[in-house]
Formats: sequence, C-alpha cells, structure tokens
Amino acid sequence: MNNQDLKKVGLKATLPRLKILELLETVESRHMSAEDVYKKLLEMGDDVGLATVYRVLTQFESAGLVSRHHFDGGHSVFELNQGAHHDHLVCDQCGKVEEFLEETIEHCQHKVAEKFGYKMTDHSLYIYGICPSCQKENKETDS
Amino acid sequence: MNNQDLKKVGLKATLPRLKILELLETVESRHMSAEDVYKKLLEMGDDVGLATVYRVLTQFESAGLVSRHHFDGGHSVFELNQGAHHDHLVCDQCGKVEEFLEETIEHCQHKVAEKFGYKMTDHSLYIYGICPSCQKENKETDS
DNA sequence: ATACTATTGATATTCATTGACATCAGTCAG
DNA sequence: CTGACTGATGTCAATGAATATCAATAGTAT
Ligand SMILES: [Mn+2]
Ligand SMILES: [Mn+2]
Ligand SMILES: [Zn+2]
Ligand SMILES: [Zn+2]
Repeated sequence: MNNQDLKKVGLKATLPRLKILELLETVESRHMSAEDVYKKLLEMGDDVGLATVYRVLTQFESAGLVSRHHFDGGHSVFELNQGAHHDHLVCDQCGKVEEFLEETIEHCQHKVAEKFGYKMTDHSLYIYGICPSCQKENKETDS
Repeated sequence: MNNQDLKKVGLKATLPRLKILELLETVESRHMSAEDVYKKLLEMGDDVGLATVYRVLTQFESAGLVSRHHFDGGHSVFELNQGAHHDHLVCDQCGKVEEFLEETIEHCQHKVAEKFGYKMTDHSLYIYGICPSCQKENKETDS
C-alpha cells in the first residue's frame, strides 16, 4: 500500500493517511479502534489529530481499504482489508480475536437472504466465548 | 408475563417494569430501542423516566427476559424473549427486520468455537440487504 | 399501618463520534 | 520549479447514546 493505492481510490496521498495505512499494515493487533490508532501514532511520534483518524478510517472504509466491525459493547473496530473475507471469534474475557472462514455458513446466509427475497449486501457474524488460556486461568483462580 | 414472573427473577413488581413488559409483549414491532420504548410509553400516557427505561431493559436482559442486539450503526435494540432463539435479516433501507433460524449455521458455529478451543457463550449473526418492497421502489424511482 | 430497602425520576456526566472552520499541504498547469 | 486552487487537517465545540448521582418514593414483609 502506498501513494498510488490511495490515488487509485480517489484520495490525496497525505501524510496522515499514509501514516495510518502504514500503521494498519505493520501493527501486530489487526483489529483496532480509532482511539487505538490515535494513541499508537502518538507513541510513534507521529502527531495526527483524533478527528482526522476518525475521518480517514471512515474514508478508508468507503474506499474498501478497511472493514469496520461492531464487537459487542458497541464501539467501532477497524481492520485492513487484506486476504479473504472472514468472520470473528471473540474472547469475552481478554478480548482476543480469532478469524475464521466457514464456507458452509457463508453459503447458508445467501440462501436465507434469497428465501426472503432480499438482495444481500453484507453480513456480520461474531461468536463469543472464553478462549483456552482464559479458561485455564479461571480454573486456577477458582480454587 | 406478570407480577409473578418478575418476582421469579428477583425483581420487584413495580409499575414502570410492568408497563415496559406489557409494552414489549403487545407492541407490533418486536425490536425496539430504549428511546423507542420511552417515546411509546409517553404516547400511551404512561410516564416513565428515560433512565428507568434503560435500567429496566438492562435488568430484563440480565434476567433473561429480553435480548439486546446491536444492529449496524451502533445503538442497542431490545426484544422480548419468547419462542426460540433466532437470527436477523435487516433491510439497509427501511430497517425492516425478519427473523430466521438456520440449524446448519447454528451447528457450524459450535463446531468453529470447538475447533479453536473456545467455550462458546453467545453469538450474533445479522444479514443485511434490501428487502423486496424497497427493491421495487428503487426500480420505480430509477427511471 | 410501619419500617426497611429497592426503585424511581430529574439531572449531571461520561464517552465515542461528528461538525465547523480557519489554516495548511498536495497537486498540477504553466 | 512555482503559484494557485482545493481538498485535508487540527483544534475545539457539539452531539447523542448510555450511565452515574442522589434525594424522594413506592413495594414488601411483618
Ligand atoms: Mn478480522
Ligand atoms: Mn428477533
Ligand atoms: Zn481470553
Ligand atoms: Zn426495505
């Protein structure tokens, strides 16, 4: 991702946009809130206004560069679009996120939309649970 | 649903709680925001504070009497728990909500959680699209 | 009817997100 | 390369959903 990619989707290649793109592709946690992005940039010495972060992420979403998710509890989480579509498995306790793709589910969803005569535009599937390491911790603390 | 049902789940049978319960079981649109509930009660001459509506709906959720959903866009939508679990199909344009249950999907979800070693606690699946009547409208307006 | 305690309603407050607007920086024609 | 046009940025104010506060009130069991 670089200047050209931004221009291709009709966005000027500005410093804030490039920094945010770079952050999204290098950071270890693929799923970040706007606030997360903002703080991370500060840490790295790149000063970008919070409003700009929100604006840019929304523009990236419209341009198809990132996806926005609403994990339970409400606020928005973003991830760079790379690789194929996938759904998410979220730990209620530590917030860890796993990605998965289940063709059977994807297929069934289309069939449901079809059955009701809807022209499907999107879908969101989140599975919530307790991850293995949190389960272990819980057992130890129980005693 | 009545006084006894509330007491069973450890909640005093107060006027506001009874009114909200009654509204939820009689209203035509099964899926309502807290604000919706608040306004509807005002219309009916039942004055209940907005804070109370939020509190009561949250208590009902904890008690298992209602479910909370986060349709895209963010804010919470509630529905009375009656009948079996189901997922939702939402029209992007008019907001209409259809309910469906697809055993294949439910089953696959459990298998995914299992595969990752998660103890599944919950899941949410929303399919978004354009409903048949909105599709028709769009075609007419196009011309 | 009384007394105890949970609940309510009005209000203030928080928090994520967006709006307004003057300044600034990318872009591109010359 | 430069200037000028226009979109983008940062600051700060504003919104809107949801929660916290707290004195007054209403359920409840005796
Ligand atoms: Mn992902
Ligand atoms: Mn429903
Ligand atoms: Zn965990
Ligand atoms: Zn529709």
